[in-house]
Amino acid sequence: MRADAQRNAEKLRAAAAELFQERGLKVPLKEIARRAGVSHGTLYNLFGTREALIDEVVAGLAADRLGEAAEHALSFEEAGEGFAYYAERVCELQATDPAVADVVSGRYPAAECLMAICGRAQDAATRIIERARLAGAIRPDFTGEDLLLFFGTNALLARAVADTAPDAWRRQVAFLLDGLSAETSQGPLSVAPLTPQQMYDVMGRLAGAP
Amino acid sequence: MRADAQRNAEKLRAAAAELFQERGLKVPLKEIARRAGVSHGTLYNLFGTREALIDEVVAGLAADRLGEAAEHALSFEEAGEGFAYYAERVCELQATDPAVADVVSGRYPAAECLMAICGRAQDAATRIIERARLAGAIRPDFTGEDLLLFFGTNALLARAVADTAPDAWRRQVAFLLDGLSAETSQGPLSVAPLTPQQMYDVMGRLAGAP
DNA sequence: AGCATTCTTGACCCTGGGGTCAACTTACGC
DNA sequence: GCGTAAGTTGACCCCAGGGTCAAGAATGCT
Repeated sequence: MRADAQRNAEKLRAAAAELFQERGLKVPLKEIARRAGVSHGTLYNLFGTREALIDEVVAGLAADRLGEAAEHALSFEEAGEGFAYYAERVCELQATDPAVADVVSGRYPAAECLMAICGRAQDAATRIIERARLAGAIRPDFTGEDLLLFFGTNALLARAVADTAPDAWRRQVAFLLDGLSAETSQGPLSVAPLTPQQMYDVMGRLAGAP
Repeated sequence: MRADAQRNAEKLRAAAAELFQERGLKVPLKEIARRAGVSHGTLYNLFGTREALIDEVVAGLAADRLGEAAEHALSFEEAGEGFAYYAERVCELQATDPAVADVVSGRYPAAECLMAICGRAQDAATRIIERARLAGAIRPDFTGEDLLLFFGTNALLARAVADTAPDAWRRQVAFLLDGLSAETSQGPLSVAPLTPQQMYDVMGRLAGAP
């Protein structure tokens, strides 16, 4: 790769990181190129697709943020507190960084690193929930799928309130967390959790896929 | 108004009602005209704006559905049951009828009838919540704004799952309702509910306004 | 039945996003 | 320092949706 191409790729990565974090993973690619001071043809030439760019720019960031949250959650003595920390922290990440919000609640099958990270995050979440369940801290029928769906709606809510009342999402989180304490269940749930394939479909549509 | 124009307006209203209920209030106007068997120019000529068409076609329907739900909710002996019925019923309406979903969680300032209906629905919801609160059936810090925000996210969730697992939203509703029972509150909420102006902003953005 | 008025039509414009490629420019090895 | 391979550019294409309007068609009054 020639030196100028290298430089342009770097400029594009920087611009993409900025814009993804400001406005989410759906910003127009032409706008990224504009901010990088480069023709959009160059962007297509160097990265080919949006997902390739996302994979290079966002994967590391997401891995850090989500990994840290999970690790910290598992370090709590009280499993219930760890779970509450994790749920609220992920929601907070979604609220403060649209890129993370889209990673958590989106669908990027061609972004390999990102997919790996999502898998790991999903596993961590399951462990955190399981631990809280075993400790009797949350109702036993709450699953990882339920949490992921909640994150999906939280991403949209957090973005909707961002300019108006940036903490408004916290109330919804509080209602969920307070309500999950084990004793509240009033009869069995009438619906089963979704299968992985269903989750994949649904998260795509939540994020606005065709 | 000439007889043919009258007929066309009727065909357009019928087509709009169908498409709004199938796909929500954002269907392309050209598609409505196509289904009505009429040029899209005619639609613009007869109705002018999307909101005018919505106001004529959807307002009555929404009033019926929401009014009935509220009325029935208030007829329960147990205020808490009435509240639970209302919340779940509105979510169900949203899940089964995208038009209602968009009415509840959207923003149509130029649609006068619709605005009036939304106001009345809002009032009814407040009464239902207040009644449940006075009966000690739900945590006292839950407000009408919280319920409306929940409806807003439910609209998106219900639409996302519609083709895959059409009842998946019920789990989230169950977590909320089970969790609102008065005893669960673990300390005061850290955030105040939104003001009407803020709600207006936020609902617009949730529904995907500019 | 004739004709003014009212309606309808569809071609047209605009916006904004994704994506391609021939022609130009630049870097770098020799 | 020069030729060639590598890289860049921006005009161009696509699509979908909103919206307008001159020309032509239909209605209904007299």
